[in-house]
Amino acid sequence: MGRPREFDMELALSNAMGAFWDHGYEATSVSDLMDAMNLQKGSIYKAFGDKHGLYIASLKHYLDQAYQSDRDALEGADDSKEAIRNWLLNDVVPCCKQSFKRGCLMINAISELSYKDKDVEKITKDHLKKLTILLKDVIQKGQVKRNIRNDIDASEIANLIVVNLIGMITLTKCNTSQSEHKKNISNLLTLLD
Amino acid sequence: MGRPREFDMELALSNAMGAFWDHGYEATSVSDLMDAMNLQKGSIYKAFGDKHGLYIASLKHYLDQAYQSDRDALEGADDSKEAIRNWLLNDVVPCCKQSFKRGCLMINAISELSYKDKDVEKITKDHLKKLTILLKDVIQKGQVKRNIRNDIDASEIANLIVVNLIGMITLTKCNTSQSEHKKNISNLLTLLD
DNA sequence: CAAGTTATTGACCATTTGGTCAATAACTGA
DNA sequence: TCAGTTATTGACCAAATGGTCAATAACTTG
Repeated sequence: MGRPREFDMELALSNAMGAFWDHGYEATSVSDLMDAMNLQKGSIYKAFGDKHGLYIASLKHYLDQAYQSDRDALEGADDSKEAIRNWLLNDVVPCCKQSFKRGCLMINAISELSYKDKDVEKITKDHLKKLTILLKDVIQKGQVKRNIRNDIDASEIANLIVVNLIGMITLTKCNTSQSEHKKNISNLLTLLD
Repeated sequence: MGRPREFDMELALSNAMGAFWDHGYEATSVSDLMDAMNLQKGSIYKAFGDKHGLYIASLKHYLDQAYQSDRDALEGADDSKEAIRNWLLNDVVPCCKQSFKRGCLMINAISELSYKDKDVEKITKDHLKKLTILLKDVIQKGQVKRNIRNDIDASEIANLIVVNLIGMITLTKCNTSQSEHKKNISNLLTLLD
């Protein structure tokens, strides 16, 4: 019923996500979004309400993809420590390689918005919780196999790893070297022996 | 010679710093700055050139203070590990307590600007380097006293700690609990035994 | 006091901001 | 074919943006 939407929702969202990822929330103007999404202003406002609504939709879109990829990397892993190592490397190394160091949209969202935007706070906290559980499960398996030290709770090791990941990806934005982060990851895992 | 400046430079800078700290670079308008600094637009532009110049000056102001406080906490410490613990706690806990979770101005600068602003990139990288050296020296002392494991280079442990600090303070912004971070710090230090 | 220099003030500016809306177009079901 | 519904377009808007500048004020030096 009614005139059908002409644009591809997923593509539009993906383009909006790219713009916010590159420049942050405040520094991305509605006209930047029109360019990125290849859409007229009215269409954007009709579909997403306002700039904030579009941001939230973009962030959710990002996190859906991220979670799937995290689960693929961590769930059902054979060698826990190697799974974590590869997962960390796959998250951090690409950030170093981008010519434009945009980092991670979720971490950018935390830094720029979560302290003053309840929606962003909730979304990012929820995602972090889910991610931590994913990690906790792999770590627990590693502990059972005596592959990871078990004098510290699995969920606390998971927290430590998340904190490290956030720190590394943040550092990525001031052009820190890939090799530095690789060293860091390997050291972190050594600490877990 | 010429008409003397009427306002206190340090106070003005401190007020500008507070505004940028609270809202970030983009989200702080020049009129916000006028309010915070209690200065007319013209005076600000005469003294600092433009908004960017003022931001850079504020960031430097912040880092000067930060470095002094870091040095006080770490240099000449007796018990390396306890010095690091207290230094971490003193950095992270206050961030949890603020009702307005503004985090750390330098980390905010890295996240919002360093990837597209060469000045900010240089300033933040330089500061991180200095901080890492400070840490490396304390760690080295701890290693000599067999207080800290020495199978990993002191400077790499220093990197790890910096990464952790950045991660924790970033997380602070989405309202993570103080106790979580305290646990995290204590776990991190356990890993260094 | 006069000349030179610098600081303060606030009016002013073009541009951009996020957002609205009436007109029109494209579809569905009766 | 007509009524109802929803999407697209782009002109339009008030408000805010970062920034400039001429007038004036406050100081120093000769």
